[in-house]
Amino acid sequence: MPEDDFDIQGFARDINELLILSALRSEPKHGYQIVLDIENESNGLFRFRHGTLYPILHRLEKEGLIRGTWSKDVGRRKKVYSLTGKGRRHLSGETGRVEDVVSRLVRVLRGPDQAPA
Amino acid sequence: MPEDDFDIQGFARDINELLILSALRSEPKHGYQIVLDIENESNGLFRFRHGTLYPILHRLEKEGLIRGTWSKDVGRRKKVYSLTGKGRRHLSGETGRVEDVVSRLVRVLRGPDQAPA
DNA sequence: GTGGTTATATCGTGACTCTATATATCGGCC
DNA sequence: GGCCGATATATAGAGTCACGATATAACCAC
Repeated sequence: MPEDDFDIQGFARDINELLILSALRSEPKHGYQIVLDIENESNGLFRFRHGTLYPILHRLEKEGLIRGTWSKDVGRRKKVYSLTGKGRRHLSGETGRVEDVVSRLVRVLRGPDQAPA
Repeated sequence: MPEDDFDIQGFARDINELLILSALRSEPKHGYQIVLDIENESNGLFRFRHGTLYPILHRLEKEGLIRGTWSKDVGRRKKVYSLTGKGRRHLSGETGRVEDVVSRLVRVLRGPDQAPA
C-alpha cells in the first residue's frame, strides 16, 4: 500500500525551506546573511535570489517554524530570524525524510543491473 | 567561483525525466508500462499521473533522448519508446550529477556540528 | 452491444521560482 | 554635507511546470 504520496514540486519547495532552516540552526540570522552562509557552506551550489528568499521566509514565519524580530539598536533595519522549537523539530524530521527519498531515488535511477562501483 | 548555476525547478524536472529514462534502460516500453514499472521499483514512492507522463515523454522525444514508434501489429495502439544513444549518455551523466547534488545537499542540511552517526 | 480496463492525448488551473523594480539606510569620498 | 555604491527588505509580474479533468479509442468479458 503506497502511503507516501510523493510530490515533486513540494519536494523542491521543501529543499529550499530546509536549506534556510538549516542555516539558522547554529544562531539567529537576518535574510542577507542566510543567503551568504548557504552559498558559502555549499561552495556556491545553492544560491538564493531576493525574490526567492523573502517569500519563503514569510511563509516559514507564518507557519511558525521561524520567528523574526526587527533589530532596532543598529540604524540599518534588519529582521533577524531564529528557529522555533517547532522549526527545529521540523528540520530534523524532514531532513531524514529527504535523505530517505533521495536514497530511494538514486537506487531506482541506478537500477538493479548496476553493480555498486 | 560558483560554476554550477543550480536551479531547483530544473532539478525537479530533471528527476522526473531521469526516472522515465531509467525505466527504459533495460528494454523499450510504452507509457503505461513505464508508470507501472517506476511505481513498482520505487515501492510506490514515485507515481506518474497521465497529465504528467505524456508531456514529459513528448519533451524527451523532441530532445532526441528517446524515440517512439507506434506498434500496429496489435490492434490496441501503443507507442513504444526506446532509449537513444544520446538518451543513454544523458541518463548516466545526469544521474551522476544528481548524486553529487544530493550528497552536497544532505551535507549542508546535516551541518558541520553533526556527527556522522 | 454494453461496460470496464488499457492506453494515449490535451487543456486549464494553480503553485512556485525568478526577473525586475522599489524603498531605505549606512559608509566612504571629496 | 551631499553624492553614490553596498547593504537590506519587499513585492508585483512573468514564465514554467506538474497536476486534475476530460476526451478518445480499442480490447475483453458476458
